[in-house]
Amino acid sequence: MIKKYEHSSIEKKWQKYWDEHKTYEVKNHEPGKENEYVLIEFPYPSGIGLHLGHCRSYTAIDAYARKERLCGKNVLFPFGTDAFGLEAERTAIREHKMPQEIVARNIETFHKQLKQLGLSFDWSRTINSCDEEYYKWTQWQFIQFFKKGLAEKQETTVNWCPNCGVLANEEVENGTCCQCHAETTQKAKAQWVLKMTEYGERLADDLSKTEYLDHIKLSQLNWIGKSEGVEVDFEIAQGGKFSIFTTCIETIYGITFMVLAPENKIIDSLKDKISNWSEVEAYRKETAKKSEFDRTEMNKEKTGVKLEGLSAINPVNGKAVDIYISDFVLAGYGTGAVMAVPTHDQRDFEFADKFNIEKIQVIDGADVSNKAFEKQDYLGKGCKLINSEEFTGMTVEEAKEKITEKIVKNGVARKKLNFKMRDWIFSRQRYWGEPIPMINCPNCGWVPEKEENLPVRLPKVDSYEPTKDGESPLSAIPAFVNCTCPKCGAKAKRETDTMPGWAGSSWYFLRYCDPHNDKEFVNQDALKAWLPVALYNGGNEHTTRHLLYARFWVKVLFDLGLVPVDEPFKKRISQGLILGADGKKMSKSAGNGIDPRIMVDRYGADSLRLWMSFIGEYSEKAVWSEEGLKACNKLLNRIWNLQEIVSGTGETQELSFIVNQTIKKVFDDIDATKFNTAISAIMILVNEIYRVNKLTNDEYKKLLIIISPFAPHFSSELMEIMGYGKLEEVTWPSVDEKALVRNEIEMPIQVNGKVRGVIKIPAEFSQDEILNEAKNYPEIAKYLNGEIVKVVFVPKKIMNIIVKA
RNA sequence: GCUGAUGUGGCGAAAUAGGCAGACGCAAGGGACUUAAAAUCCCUCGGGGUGAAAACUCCGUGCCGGUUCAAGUCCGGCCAUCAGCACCA
Repeated sequence: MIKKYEHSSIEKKWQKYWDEHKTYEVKNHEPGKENEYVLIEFPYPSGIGLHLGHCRSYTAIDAYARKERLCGKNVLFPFGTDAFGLEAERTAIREHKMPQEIVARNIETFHKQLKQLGLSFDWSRTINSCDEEYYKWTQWQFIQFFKKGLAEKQETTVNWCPNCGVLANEEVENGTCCQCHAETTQKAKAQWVLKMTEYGERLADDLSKTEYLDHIKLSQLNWIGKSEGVEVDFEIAQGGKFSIFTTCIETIYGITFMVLAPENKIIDSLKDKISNWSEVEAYRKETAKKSEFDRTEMNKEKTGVKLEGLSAINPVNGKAVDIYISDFVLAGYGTGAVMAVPTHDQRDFEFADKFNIEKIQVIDGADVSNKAFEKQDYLGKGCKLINSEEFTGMTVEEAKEKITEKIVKNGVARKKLNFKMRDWIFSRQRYWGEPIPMINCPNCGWVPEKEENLPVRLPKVDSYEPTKDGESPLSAIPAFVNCTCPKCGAKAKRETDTMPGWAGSSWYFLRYCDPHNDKEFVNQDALKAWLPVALYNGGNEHTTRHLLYARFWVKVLFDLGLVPVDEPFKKRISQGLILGADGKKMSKSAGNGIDPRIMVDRYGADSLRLWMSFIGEYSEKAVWSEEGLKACNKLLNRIWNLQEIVSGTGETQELSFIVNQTIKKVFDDIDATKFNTAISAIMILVNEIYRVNKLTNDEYKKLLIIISPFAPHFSSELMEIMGYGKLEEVTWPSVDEKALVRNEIEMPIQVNGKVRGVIKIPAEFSQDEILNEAKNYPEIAKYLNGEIVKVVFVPKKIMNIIVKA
């Protein structure tokens, strides 16, 4: 009589064993083994601890890592926490504690809970972005960025949240703060920026070097928003000039007015020549007050003011047109000025209607009296130009080239790339972040702190709440602010802004390669051993924030010769959300949340691990069901109970094919992150074993190995009971290709496209032999009354007989 | 508005390269075991029609059309849901 499957004691036993034996610690070099880096985003350690979403991604990626190890790879699978940032600070303020305390407490909870899931992390490499030994190197890298000219303090308009201060564009959602959802406004402020736009083209183009999921690539491309066009200079008849950016140079003869962004500085220099200045000034003030949201709201009526007394000269035909300012032109994109062609741009069309401006059609092929004939409708359709002097009659594509050629030659234009993506605003007026290691000297300007003095420590303070005036809380600490210039020794002031939450997460995956190095940020040999990351899993919400920042960061380090690769992640995948049993997002208020710890208590970590993989396609959302978890527990019990029938060695003839087929399928599916079908294949095998009711020790061992990535405690225990050795000493079972070759196959036979029967035939049967055999099956033969006009035969798949009555 | 994804039984879902649609699992129904329940094991399970039954037959992957011997899969046009972007010149 066998023992009952008791998940609780088994799981505790093996977790202790793995901990004590440091089973999953990994060296940078292991003779005879190929290295592979498997990575999952390091989480923010929230006080609530693990939720089901963590369970899904962590256990699935753990299964992948475990399978790779079984296949003989030396696998780096590390864990860390990202504890700097607004979320931690806000929790601390709410609980009236120091962020340091909260973070230490939460990390401990996280580690404990993760170990209860049996995850095979290398715990010796654990890092934490708010540790001094870590952020010292974040600061050091910032200094390298500064020296390279990629970090700069700029006076810019920034997104301003009344609670959180400065936000990057990536942190603003629909005009609200992505953290606290307060409405954001625009504010002028001096900020550190990292010049990410200089890398725009490479960030866009190098996506082709990666194997990210298509929708991830697309989102990134969309965000980067690369567009190719022409920058053209326009003389102002009354003196001065300005430039515009356009992607539709073919419409240049259709210009009937020009529009400047209200913030455009050129307007100030033309003040004397503008006769309605007070009106202009009023409009500019009104625009400045508007939040980003108001300003970008769609379908809003166009507004603007004409700059009376000014006109711009179209360089292709010398035509003078009026100049307007309007808030639909954004100061931060292109040159902050546009040429307006109301016949071929809908915004210009609406503006022209409002201000009664003439419209000249320059591309033939549609009626423009009610709406504009826009580029998405005319490009690639062979449309021809009209009203365009010597370019009339050319196709749009031809004209694009020729017009550009002409005006570039005349020195009034140049080809240009533009990006929707902006530079990365890198300052936050917050306490809980890495201090920016810069010093402002009255003689030398901005000077980096000496590298040997790093880290610039975040001072321990009593009060760290954000200030009312929006300045960093650090600015109120004279001992922190006052310092001497590292260059000339003069009295100087330290920068009091801190880095954004995204700083530490932009390079943590590099540090895992060499986490305890106190001489350099990471040793080059360690980086070469592991990079690039083979598989990187993380949330969809990071596609345009963290993922873009990390790619940028690594490209800069690559250019500095500090990392061996210019793309850090080969493959990127994302897990789908786990919804509550009611199909809604799990939340406290909906009361549909599931505590994974309770599920682990009830059914065991192995059952939960299986269910998180079996619940559905990994990247799709899935609906929680405890019944499904029970089914996975049942599978483990069924496998456990197989002990009773196991006997002998070698292979069971009836099982030979399916055992080998399953080994292959589970391997392929885990490789392709199709965990759900891997588990269903195992279920099919187990069902078949029950049907045959025979199993050898060799086969049982293979079954335990292939399910071990999903149920590692369970497999370890059974391997021990059966005397099969330790899990970490075995390898993935090899597939006996001979067993997969079948002598006899089943072939569906169609008559006129409908399946009429399935016949058993030797695999090597020819088309004629199969046709003759099929005629012996009455259920098929009865449809063959008539002339056989055609036979379609796909070897080993199907035969279709076409009969004419 | 633009871009992308998705749409398959009562439910979660499978279907490598156009080749037996619904694997696997849940729920449901029936049976075995049991004093009983739980657990376990076995069977049935897309819809309509004919039939006592076995069986036979037609329909069926959001809708309409096309290509093909053959379409969940490819093409064209719609509809719905979700997500991202949102005056980007």
